Amino acid sequence: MPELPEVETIARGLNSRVAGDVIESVWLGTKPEPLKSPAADIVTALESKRISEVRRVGKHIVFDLENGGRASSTKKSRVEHKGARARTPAPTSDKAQWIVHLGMTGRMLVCPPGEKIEKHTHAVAKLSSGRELRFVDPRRFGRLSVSHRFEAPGSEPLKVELAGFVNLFHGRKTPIKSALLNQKLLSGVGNIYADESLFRARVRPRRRAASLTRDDLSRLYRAVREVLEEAIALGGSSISDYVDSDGEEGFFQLQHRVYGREGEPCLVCRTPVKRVVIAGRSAHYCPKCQK
DNA sequence: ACTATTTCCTGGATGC
DNA sequence: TGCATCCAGGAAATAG
Repeated sequence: MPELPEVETIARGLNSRVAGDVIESVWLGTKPEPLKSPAADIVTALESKRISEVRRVGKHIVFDLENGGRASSTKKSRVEHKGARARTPAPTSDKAQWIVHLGMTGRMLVCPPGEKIEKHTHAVAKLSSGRELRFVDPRRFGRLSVSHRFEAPGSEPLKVELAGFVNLFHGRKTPIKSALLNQKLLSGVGNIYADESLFRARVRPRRRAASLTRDDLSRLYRAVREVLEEAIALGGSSISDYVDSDGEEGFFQLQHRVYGREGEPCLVCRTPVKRVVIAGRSAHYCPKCQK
């Protein structure tokens, strides 16, 4: 359920709280681990690393790491001075990154020393400030991994230009709703924001992506950006107990026009909002406003 | 190369 | 109150 606006909010919160802190040690839960990288790789990539920045990429939280926790700093500065313009890509590209996907129910908590360990805690990173970063995820759809140059699988909805956006759907027979959810096309849009965007663009979710006119697509492009930007400004949507890294709720759920409003009157024309299932996902729309 | 369907997982809601 | 059943859904795996 955390989608782009929620992950953006969480990443910003984490960045303001733990950037500059150093990961001293890492504990990973056993049993079925929610890991995409081998546990040993994660531990070595994180331990003794300084968190330089926390940011969002698609629906992923990226912790950019750098050496600097221990005695490795002298070696690092030498490399940077000498090899900087030699022809190696860029010093940033080979720095480790900790990639966190929250799935449906994942949370990344910053805990003060001594806080009791919550049920479903799958990873704990002890920081030199004494605090702990904890990954808690009851439903286990979240994933942890390490990378060096992580990229979103598709386009960033807030960065892609109209022409690129239009191109994504060219020739696609899948319903536009499914296409919006496909992370390889657009990275970051999930069920709530897909439905809200389609409503604002007045496009039915079941329409084949390829059938959308230039005009449909340009309204959809604007709608996606508008919805995501408004949601970020309101701290995301708090449904089923979502809170950000500071425990604050978002308020975009109050702006939902169709999502979760099955049977309630459309805010534009009073026609009851319909809910259908498309590719196994619920889709909410106004049968009168959306064509 | 695509598209559609199934699977994973648990808490909360629903029904008897 | 208890117990079974269903549902939510992101993304990977599987099937067509």
